[in-house]
Amino acid sequence: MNESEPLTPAVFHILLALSLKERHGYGIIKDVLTRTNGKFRLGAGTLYGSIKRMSEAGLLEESDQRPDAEHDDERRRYYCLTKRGRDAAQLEARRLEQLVFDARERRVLPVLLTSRDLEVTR
Amino acid sequence: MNESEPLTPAVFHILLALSLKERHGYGIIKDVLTRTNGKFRLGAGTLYGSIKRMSEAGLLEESDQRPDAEHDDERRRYYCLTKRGRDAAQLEARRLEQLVFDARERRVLPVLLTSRDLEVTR
DNA sequence: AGCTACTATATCCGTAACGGATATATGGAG
DNA sequence: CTCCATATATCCGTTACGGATATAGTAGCT
Repeated sequence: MNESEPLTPAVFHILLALSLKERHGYGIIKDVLTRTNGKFRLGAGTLYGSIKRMSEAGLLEESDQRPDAEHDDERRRYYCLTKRGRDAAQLEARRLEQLVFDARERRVLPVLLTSRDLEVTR
Repeated sequence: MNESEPLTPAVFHILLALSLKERHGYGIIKDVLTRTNGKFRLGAGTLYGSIKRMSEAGLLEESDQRPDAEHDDERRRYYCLTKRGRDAAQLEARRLEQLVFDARERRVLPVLLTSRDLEVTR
């Protein structure tokens, strides 16, 4: 988990899940599942293994903040992003963005229409 | 290498390398290296292993087309994308695009300005 | 009471992918 | 002559993945 190295899809999904608010492990799995419309299923083994590695790499840390007792579940362990984790997510997102740009340039994806192009057809 | 499953970064890079024209193995490594400004180094073990798997999955095939004898090197083995390979690349590119969209939505990347937003500031 | 399903964390372990090292060989630069 | 680049290919140690399993509490159904 060297910094500046590309992240694995699992790790990036976890970072995305924690980007809005802190979540517990099972909550991360559910968030990824709903955000991807059930397409990306984060396995339990992958999740807890990744959390451990990401924690060691300083991408996330356990949070002591807990929801009010009524909505809480004492079994839960909450995690939140560190500055480092947020930076890693941003860097990875830019990498992916560049990859999509390259795909477009090579006609793997259709080219984007710009407002100037639209002007012509009007 | 199930279809509809996400592709590994290495496989997607290889598909991108072959999207414009057929290339030989070493040429793929060089193309990925130059396109990513030296950031993504495709190892030889990864390349030839991936080519084998991708060939079995029908994503690419060996090409019998060779450049004119003067620019050729008899050791080379050229590969080109199949329809299946092109489709897989497009599908993966859309997946990555969605991921970047999600990252923007979660403020991991700054939001994009639209032409309407620009109109206001003018 | 018994069963199933969901929530929740955690580990185990087989499989797949990765990637540096190595082997082999040719050609050009210093 | 040595080093580096080109070119393919395999070997093999390390890592990541992910389904299975264990444990355990809660909720709903019959």
